[in-house]
Amino acid sequence: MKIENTQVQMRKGILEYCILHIISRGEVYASDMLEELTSAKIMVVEGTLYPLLTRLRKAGLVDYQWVESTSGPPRKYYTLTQAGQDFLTQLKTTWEELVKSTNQITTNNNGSESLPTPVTDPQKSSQS
Amino acid sequence: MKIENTQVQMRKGILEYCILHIISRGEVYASDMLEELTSAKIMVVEGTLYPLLTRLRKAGLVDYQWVESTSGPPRKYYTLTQAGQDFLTQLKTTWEELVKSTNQITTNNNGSESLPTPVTDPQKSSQS
DNA sequence: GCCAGATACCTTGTATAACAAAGTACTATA
DNA sequence: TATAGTACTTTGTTATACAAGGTATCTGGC
Repeated sequence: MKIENTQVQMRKGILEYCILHIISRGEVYASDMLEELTSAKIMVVEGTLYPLLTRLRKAGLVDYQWVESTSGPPRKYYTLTQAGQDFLTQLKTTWEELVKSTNQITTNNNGSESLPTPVTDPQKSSQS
Repeated sequence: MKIENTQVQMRKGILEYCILHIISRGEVYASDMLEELTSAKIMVVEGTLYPLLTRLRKAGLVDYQWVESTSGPPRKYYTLTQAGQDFLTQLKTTWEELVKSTNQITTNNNGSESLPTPVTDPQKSSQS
């Protein structure tokens, strides 16, 4: 079990949340998003981002318009739909609760209270 | 696109982290873990937990011993191996950085600084 | 006009993991 | 010896990240 797999898993759900948030702040195209995510140390590559944007659009959460560029091919500038804004609001709640739940688990260092842990079961001389 | 999918994605990587943490605090068996995760409002079901525990064991991160119960069939009590402790330490760092990165993205509300957003490209009268 | 390089977007195949649902095995009790 | 409860297991489905390779557009040098 490579730790990278788990790290990827951790990133997974967060990615969608972050991307919707970035789009919510103003029109951006894919390279803008990649740049912002990279500068926040969230690793993403094109092969992940483009299919994700396609999924979001098919789901009606984002929309885009082609805009010509002065330095290359045209770009897809994305915006959030109303459904996308609602979705983002829900995701915000989900994320915050998840952080809270995780903190609850990982800062709980007792465990002697409700955990019986009868390691060797001394009550019965368990011989066959 | 159902929001449940995204919520599941968010849970994914965190689950492994939480379970390793629970095991690190003392010997527990599957139902103990389910109970603790549920009380922290992290939804998990048997069909997720058992395969995950099997994966962790195959990877050498956890170990278990059968312990007889006075009220039913024997139970597998899990412990963390040294590799598991090291892994948990790394996951802690990964998780904390991810929370930080996500906060950086989702609390950044300007966007007018480094985002050009030339929505309609006024520089060229782009007529064919 | 033509070609090389850069930019931007897209597609295919593979691997991983959560989950639902159904199944197996062991124990106690009536 | 049934029945119910507890604990662990397995199979099939679906979703998604990612690597790698592909297509299309634009600019600038010749």
